[in-house]
Amino acid sequence: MSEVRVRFAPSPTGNVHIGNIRAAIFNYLFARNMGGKFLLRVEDTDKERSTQEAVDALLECMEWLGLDYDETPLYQSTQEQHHLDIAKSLQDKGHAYRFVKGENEVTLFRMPWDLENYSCIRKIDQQELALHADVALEVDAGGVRFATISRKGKAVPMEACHAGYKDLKVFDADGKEIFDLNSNYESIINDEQNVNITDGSKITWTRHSVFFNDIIKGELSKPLDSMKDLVIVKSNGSPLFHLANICDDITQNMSHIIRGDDHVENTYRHVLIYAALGEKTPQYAHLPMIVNKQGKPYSKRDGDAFVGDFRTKGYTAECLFNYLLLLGWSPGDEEKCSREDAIKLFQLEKVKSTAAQMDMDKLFNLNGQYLDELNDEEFLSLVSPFVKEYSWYNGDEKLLKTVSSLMKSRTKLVTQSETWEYYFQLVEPSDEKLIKKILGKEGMKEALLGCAETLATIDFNNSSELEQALKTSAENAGLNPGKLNQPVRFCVTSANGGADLMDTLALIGKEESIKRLKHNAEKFCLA
RNA sequence: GUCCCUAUCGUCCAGAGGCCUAGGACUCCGGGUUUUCAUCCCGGCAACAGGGGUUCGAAUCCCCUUAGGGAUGCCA
Repeated sequence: MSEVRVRFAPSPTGNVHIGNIRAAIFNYLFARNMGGKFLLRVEDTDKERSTQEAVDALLECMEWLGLDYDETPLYQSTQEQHHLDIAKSLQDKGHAYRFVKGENEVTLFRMPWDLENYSCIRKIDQQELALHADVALEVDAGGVRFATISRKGKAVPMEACHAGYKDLKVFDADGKEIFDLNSNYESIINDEQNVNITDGSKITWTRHSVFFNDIIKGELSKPLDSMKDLVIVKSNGSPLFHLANICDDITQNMSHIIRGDDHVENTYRHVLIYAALGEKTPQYAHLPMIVNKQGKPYSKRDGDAFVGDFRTKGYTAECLFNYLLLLGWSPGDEEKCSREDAIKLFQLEKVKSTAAQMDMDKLFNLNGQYLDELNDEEFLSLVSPFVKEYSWYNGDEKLLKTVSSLMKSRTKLVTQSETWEYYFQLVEPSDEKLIKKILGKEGMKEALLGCAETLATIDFNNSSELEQALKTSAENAGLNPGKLNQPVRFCVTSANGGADLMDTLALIGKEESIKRLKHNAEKFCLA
């Protein structure tokens, strides 16, 4: 078997989208699993919309996710002349033609008329259709047009390439044959005659379909009479996606094309172009789409679907990689799958062929698991850049180190570190409801101030002594032991949850804890 | 309108005609551990879109309907 070569071929016309990057991930895994090559091709043919910023963002995303590619990236715009040469050769061989419509002239790929020479085309059956009397049947160099009759008697316009209507015969109301396409084909495509039939009543033809085998979706087919000739060179003279994409895949010697579902329709056409060029088609695998919570495909307008956003929101690359990987593919019952295992186990045939919905809650939760599994140093180096941006951060790296290991298991998103402020300075509580709930009881002020007195006499670094002191203070105030813990925490940290209370108090320090306790008790407890 | 594709718990994934009383994970709910919170442990709710076939037997194969997505000549 020849070498596996796959590519990720995004167009740099904006931020990298979650669906795009998943295609990259699957290409990457497939290549690494097969011991093949994973290439990057930047499809920047659309000069109006392609930007350098988008290219930079793209490269950054790939690096972040660890999608290392082989060989030098190919920029499609550098291949333009080659694409045009190919278009010319297709034209010379009769597979393409120039076509004028209004002021515009384009080059179109002509669907093959010699159907029997194409292994990807199969004969289906004989078809018959009634023509609508008000609409003429037209045949010119561009194809066949007519209208059939809907159930309600309305005209239903149909338009397709010549090849779709191979063996076309037109009959009048008396059943007499008044036109056949096969014997007029040459003069029609040479523009020597245009056909316009107004008295046709019925047509018959032989239906043929284009077939290709998709590794994920299985055998796919589409009738030729639902396809039109395809623009390959725009009226401004530049090659269109269809041509450029195929030419570059041939140039880069791709063995498999793994791309989004939305390309299936293109592929029916692409296999014909490969055949016309005398090239072997690569193996195709079409990935299902990723949809949002509303079940709609992510569009460029869905702001939160950009890869870069996940990074700034505090998700780890490993988590996003894992999540995206398991959206549409699974190695079994495991919820988590490391990059190494994924490379080892990846099978294109096992990719689901149905759309998958992105669940942000699940991603959030998974990220928490990933953070929890990091060791303290790894976690610290991940949060540090975020913490250093906060206005309250005073540069105390030693404190940050302790805080981060204390909070690691409680953090699901790196950006949650923003709430660690209380370790660094006094934060006054602001949630009225919580203040009332926790500090609103009668006698709370006295109890807390009394507690501050007791705490002043003990060693904060001895956690059992600290615990005992809190118990005693509660009893002194006539409360059950432990009942003062929550109010003390709230006064010192302004939070109603967090790391172990003794650890927290020890870390904040005796002097500072007592100061805050007094300050907030005075200020927020009822008189 | 026409053509293509798809349909299993709220979500992701398992299921290749009998291992299915449909399994796992996340969420959610209940309980335990933690004198808070999180972690952890135990338990619970919850699905084969509908209708016809084929078969001794269907989530699985076929047909129809419905629903969703995509395409429908110069985006990629």
